[in-house]
Amino acid sequence: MATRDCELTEAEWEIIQVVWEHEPCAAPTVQEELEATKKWTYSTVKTLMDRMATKGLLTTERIRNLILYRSAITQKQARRGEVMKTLTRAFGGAFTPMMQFMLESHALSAQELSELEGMIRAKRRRSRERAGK
Amino acid sequence: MATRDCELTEAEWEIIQVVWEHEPCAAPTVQEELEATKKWTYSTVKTLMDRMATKGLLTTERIRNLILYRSAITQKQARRGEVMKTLTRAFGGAFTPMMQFMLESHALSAQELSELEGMIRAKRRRSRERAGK
DNA sequence: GAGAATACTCTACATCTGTAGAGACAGCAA
DNA sequence: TTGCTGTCTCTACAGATGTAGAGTATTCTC
Repeated sequence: MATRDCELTEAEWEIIQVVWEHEPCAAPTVQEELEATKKWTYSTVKTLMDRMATKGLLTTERIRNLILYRSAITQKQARRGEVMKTLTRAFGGAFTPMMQFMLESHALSAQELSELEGMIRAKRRRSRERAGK
Repeated sequence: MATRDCELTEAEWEIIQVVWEHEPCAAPTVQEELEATKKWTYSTVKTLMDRMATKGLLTTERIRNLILYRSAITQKQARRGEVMKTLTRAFGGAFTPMMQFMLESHALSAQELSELEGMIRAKRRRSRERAGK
């Protein structure tokens, strides 16, 4: 998969989040959904969504007078883009230092720590399997 | 410490990186330092730095015809801001899921995995000490 | 079929970001 | 003192981003 490195702006994140959840959906739906948090008018939401479509972040399908939007990138891709950006900018691309920084700068419960250890063990197991089969 | 949540743009990261390394330093120094990677003219660098000073990211001290810049935020603060942004935007603020995502989406050597485990153990030890003394 | 409601299109505008030229000022060498 | 050289100041501009009003087209309802 050609993990096209996508960068979303703040507003775009808000919107695509809703789209992922309601896909396929129309602009008014998204606007209503966001009304509580952001105070965006219909116009604002629509403009943002159309720009996102132009950028290839959303796809559109017109049905009579209604335009249905779908996400053109997965949550995984978007998250990856975001993480990569931080990794690159703030840690010069060094993965372990970033992990370390995160561990050090967050208070974690004993349970969370165990969870993390579990993940690492799982990861190790998986890569052993892959290598040694 | 009032960890003011700072957000740097791409260009600002480039610049502050150099400032951290050469602090205190003048704009021409920064420009020369970046010449190889970015092809920015003196004007560009100076403008960026002055904007950063206005925003409170850098401080300035004038000595005759020379202006010395210093960082007004630490690398730690900047990194924290960056990580927080990703955490908030892309993971709704959920720490463990972000860690998990990072672990899963990166190939790590056995050694790196061990390092991570080491960090977690250290972290646990530290929090136990703090709690149980 | 006319009015109300819904959804869309077009245009606009302020601010931020990246980028830089032109000209002014200061300090040193000849 | 006259330039050269280094540094600064001021101004500008295009594109991205956030925000939205005004007007138009479509559809529903009576």
